[in-house]
Amino acid sequence: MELKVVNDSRRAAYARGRMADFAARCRAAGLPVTPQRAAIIEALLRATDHPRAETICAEVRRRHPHVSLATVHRTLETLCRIGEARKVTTLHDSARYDGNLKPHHHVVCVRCRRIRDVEIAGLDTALGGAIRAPGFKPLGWSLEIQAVCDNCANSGERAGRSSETSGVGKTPHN
Amino acid sequence: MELKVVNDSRRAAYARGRMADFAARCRAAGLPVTPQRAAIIEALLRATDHPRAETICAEVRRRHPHVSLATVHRTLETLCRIGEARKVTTLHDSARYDGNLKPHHHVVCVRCRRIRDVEIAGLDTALGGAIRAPGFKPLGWSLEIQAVCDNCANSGERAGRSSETSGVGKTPHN
DNA sequence: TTCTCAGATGATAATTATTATCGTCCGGTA
DNA sequence: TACCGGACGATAATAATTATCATCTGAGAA
Repeated sequence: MELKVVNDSRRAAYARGRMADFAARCRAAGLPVTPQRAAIIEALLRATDHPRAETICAEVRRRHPHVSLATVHRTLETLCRIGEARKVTTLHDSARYDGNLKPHHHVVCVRCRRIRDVEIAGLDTALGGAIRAPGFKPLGWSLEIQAVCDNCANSGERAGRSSETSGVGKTPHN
Repeated sequence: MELKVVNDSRRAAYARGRMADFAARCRAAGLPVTPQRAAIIEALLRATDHPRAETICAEVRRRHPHVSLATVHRTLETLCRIGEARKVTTLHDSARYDGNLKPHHHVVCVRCRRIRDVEIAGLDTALGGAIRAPGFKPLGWSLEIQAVCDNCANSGERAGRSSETSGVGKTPHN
């Protein structure tokens, strides 16, 4: 297993490609293409540091000074919903605590947010040998598995939270 | 690689063991043992679902109705600081967004919170084959590597945020 | 091009989680 | 038993996010 920090020049080419058909992908999702949306995805694609809503808002305001922070929050969620962006971390809206000190990982139900501990034999050993990130001194890691629990799968009801789909894709990701 | 959901009976035994020397571990850390602290760690160890501060507070209040929610927050952070508990997720206090849709993972600096994308060749393939959590239908996963970036390592200054140590251990964890 | 309307936006209020403040209380040692 | 530093409870303050609502606009239809 080999770890590689993603480099910036390839990112820029990727960003150009994404911008090229952003409007088409918006319309395909049934959403009007507004200048705000274009500016926000552009700022997000230009950034290399996984910015917060407020950072993006500041960036966008350099060209569109009237844009509201609420719009940036809304738009970022929208972009996540249609698969144009991802939210890093936080399926949870509040901190969760764990008394289990043994090395383990977590399965989180994306609907009810229930969390269960899991042990994955071999993973920590494999990662421990593999993780040497240039520019970083690794301290530890955590794997979160996003899933739907049987309870939620059976009761066909959907969660009220919009973030069910916003942090998670159908394919392994993040 | 084999995934195993941690079972409850073993957890109960583990919890009893932890409670047995909690007072000693507190004093070893230089902290007085208060009834609140004991009640809070007990509630945390009894819970199987990685509760939030408010949930623990409600549980604790069944026996100690006077306990303040602020105390629960403070105490949970304290427990994390001395290594008696862990915070699940959230090295971040606000949502971070990512425009990169290609499968990848993240390295996060525990001091400055900077995030970089990393690709770990082989990991997703290995996990994709391994993850079959009973009771859950997996959708995806995310690996977060906690680290100190070179910038922060050089400038010896410590982060103001208390959570540098609260979510991360010296050994691979979570 | 103009009309029309669902949905987007901006301004602002409200909500939620968490942390800070401060006066009082108490665990643990002398 | 007295003392002291830290912990506690009550409450205010802060920070991030979401809701509300009146207005505006993108984009398809006429």
